[in-house]
Amino acid sequence: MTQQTQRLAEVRWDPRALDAKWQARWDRDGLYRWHADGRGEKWYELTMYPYPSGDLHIGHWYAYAPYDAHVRFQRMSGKNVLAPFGFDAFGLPAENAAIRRGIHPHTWTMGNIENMRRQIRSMGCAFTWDQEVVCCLPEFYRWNQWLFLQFFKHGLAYRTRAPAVWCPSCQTVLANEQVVAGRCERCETPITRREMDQWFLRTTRYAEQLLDFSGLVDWPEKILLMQRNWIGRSPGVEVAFDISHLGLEEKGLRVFTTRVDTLYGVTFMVLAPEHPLVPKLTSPERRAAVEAYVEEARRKSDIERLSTEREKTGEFLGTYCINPVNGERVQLFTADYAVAWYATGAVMGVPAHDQRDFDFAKQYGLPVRVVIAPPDWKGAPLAQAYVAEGVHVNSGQFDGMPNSRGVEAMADHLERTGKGKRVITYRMRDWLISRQRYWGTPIPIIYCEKCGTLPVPEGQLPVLLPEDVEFKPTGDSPLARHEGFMRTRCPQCGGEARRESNTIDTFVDSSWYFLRYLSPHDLQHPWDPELARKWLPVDQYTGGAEHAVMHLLYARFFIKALRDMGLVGFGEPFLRLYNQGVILGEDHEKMSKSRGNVVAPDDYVQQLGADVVRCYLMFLGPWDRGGPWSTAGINGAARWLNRVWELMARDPAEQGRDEANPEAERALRSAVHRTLKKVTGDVGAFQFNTAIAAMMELSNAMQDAWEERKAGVAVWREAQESFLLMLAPLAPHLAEELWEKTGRAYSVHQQPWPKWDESLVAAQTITLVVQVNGRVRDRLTVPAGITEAEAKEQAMASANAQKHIGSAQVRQVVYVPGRLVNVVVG
RNA sequence: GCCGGGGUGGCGAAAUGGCAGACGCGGAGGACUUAAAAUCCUCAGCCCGCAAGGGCGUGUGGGUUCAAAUCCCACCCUCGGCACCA
Repeated sequence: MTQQTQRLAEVRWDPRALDAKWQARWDRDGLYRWHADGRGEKWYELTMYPYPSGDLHIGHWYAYAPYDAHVRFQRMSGKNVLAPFGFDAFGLPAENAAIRRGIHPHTWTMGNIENMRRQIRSMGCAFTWDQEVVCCLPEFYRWNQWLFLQFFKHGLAYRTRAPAVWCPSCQTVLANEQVVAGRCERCETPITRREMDQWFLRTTRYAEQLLDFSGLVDWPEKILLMQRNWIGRSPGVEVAFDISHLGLEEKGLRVFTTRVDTLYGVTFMVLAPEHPLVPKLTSPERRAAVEAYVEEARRKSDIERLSTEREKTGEFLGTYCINPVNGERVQLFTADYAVAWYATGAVMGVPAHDQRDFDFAKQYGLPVRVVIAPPDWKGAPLAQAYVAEGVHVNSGQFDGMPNSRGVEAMADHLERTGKGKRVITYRMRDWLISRQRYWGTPIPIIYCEKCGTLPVPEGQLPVLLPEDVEFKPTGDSPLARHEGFMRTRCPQCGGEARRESNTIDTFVDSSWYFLRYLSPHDLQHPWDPELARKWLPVDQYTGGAEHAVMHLLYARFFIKALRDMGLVGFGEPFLRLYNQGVILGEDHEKMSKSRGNVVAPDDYVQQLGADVVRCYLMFLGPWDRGGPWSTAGINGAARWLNRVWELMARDPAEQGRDEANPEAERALRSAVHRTLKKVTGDVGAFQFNTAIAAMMELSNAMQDAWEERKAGVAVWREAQESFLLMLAPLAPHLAEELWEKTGRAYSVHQQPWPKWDESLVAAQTITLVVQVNGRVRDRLTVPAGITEAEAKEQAMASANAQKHIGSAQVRQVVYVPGRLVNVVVG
């Protein structure tokens, strides 16, 4: 309920007229058009394209305004910049709108794009609009299909039946990455599982390469860590437990363990309820109980199943397997604490050395056998699993060995005897890309009864989305009910065939959209190979950290795969990454409609102009941390720009004196050059808040200098000019207007970024701090070039320092050049 | 539970071994005004003091150092990620 309690300040210019004037002019003059062969080092600076939800949120402003300032700064710094923009235009909300309100997804999406394009233009961003990409247009998605076929050809796209993650609300399967804490990432509905035929991309083949971040120039450590955790590399040993006595086709039950050293401690075996061997290994007398258990597990949501608080449950299968190291019979159980999708889906139960197994063993009265002795262990039963280091006991030939060596020794032994092998297991799964929805790229596959699964011939692309479709949510793709779409001819035998009815996950679009920006309307190639050679990879990428293991991981996978297919010449899509933080509501809470704390940027832009909103967002705190919106805060930005407006428009001749005061002039120039240095470093490093603070200090200093009337016209001009150049990336409209008003040649945005003079950066006098025993007792103004001896002498002579030194013995005098003298007494 | 970021005035924050609180918001007082708004000036971490000055102060407790918001150890809170991963 944080209604706008604060009144908005008034700005001294007409914000709507000023914004419109310059936006039209820049547009007309093609100021931000991309010249692929233009002068200057190429610089591809990309911001994550938005989903066209219909309205520009303050979060979009927070993502794009600082990004734009950085882009403009790079341009002024002499780089040849590509800064494209587009729309992630396929996806569920469009289809949901169609279901709810009967608007066609295409109509809804394109209308939203038009509106958002207008809103984004109102920010005054220097995007290269000519390169715009809209994913839902056939000119884009035909290449999605083409790329899918390349993956298919290279064995990187495949179809299989698997218990896929299902969102009952979105009525589609999801990728593992789209599940957050057992819920759909998009609508927070608890997910279930469904056995379905699905298309996958073989991301796991690249697991090892995706863990190699050496090709990146500058990514946040946090994102690397999240990707590392997601991939979840785990080296261990796969061991086969003999089941040949059961007379099945399968002779062994494979388990994966990272603790092969505990192999002698196995007292039971657990199979996930969905494990394919569960039915085969169940004895007739146990069948009813086991089937009931499996059925119950199937019904439970992942949230219920994965709760670690739950008591362990399971069912005895009535059969046994044989431990390969000691020949013991081991009881087989199914229990839902084993998950089917990880490793082999079966776990060896070592209750003495794994807490989960311990809990299960307690529950079912299974034996606990210690094989790694805790220090000073006398054979007493354990109260909980012992997971630390120790020495092997009850482990045959390995007794007496420290278990750290036992891990290697047993792995060697198993490999020698052919009963096991070292393997690396990954947590990451292959990427499930088929969706049972309409508003996406149709998967270009044809099913022929005679010829099987066939790719649509490239010459027949694109497979267009039919327009006349019924959008009822049924759990299957609306395309499946469109006979005109489904019915086709087999490209091989010419007989009747059916099309694939699923569409492609929109994260495929974003895995390569940055390549399409180079030549968005090219009908011959997905991207222009010449331009790609020159312009890729992306030099700087900015966007939210929420895409750490989805978009960013998929895109890295995609590019590595394209590289291996010979389609691109680089292996990492984004060299540098910067994640902006999240803008919160005025109440410091996450913005949401239900909290009523959502800030609508349009209102502020209308009243205060784009530049005020931009500057405030950059000033409110470090960009990567985000922070709460403040109406009072934005008034501060408006007031500052008001002062700037008035100060910069002044005619230096009005106050400039004929005989200027050299010291005052030097002080003003020094302030200007110090600010140039600071702002150059800060804006380059995305530290906009401190850059603006430094500019506020400079404008304050200039105001003081004006009142003192000691600086000459030339110095004053230099100060004004430098200020406006620094202001240009931050407040582009205002800077341009003032640049014009002060008689300078259009455009401020085409000026070179100003350089500072290092000799002017250094101050002439410094404040020397005098400490006694680390406490500040005096401050002296001394020449910057003061010698150590002089500094110490003056410090000792300070009356207040003397008072604290008194008659005590001076033990040490620490001198920090240019900063302080610390007299240590006592 | 594990991993990572963060904790500094009334608020957003700055300072990454050397003057804590730059810059801004909010606040108080003053100028201008018939008045208000806007604008400008002054004050402003807390405590004692008329002042000069002094004491205390960067989540908590300890440590290293001439000197710690900053480095080290332990803990608390908070935000994010992962979580029965064998």
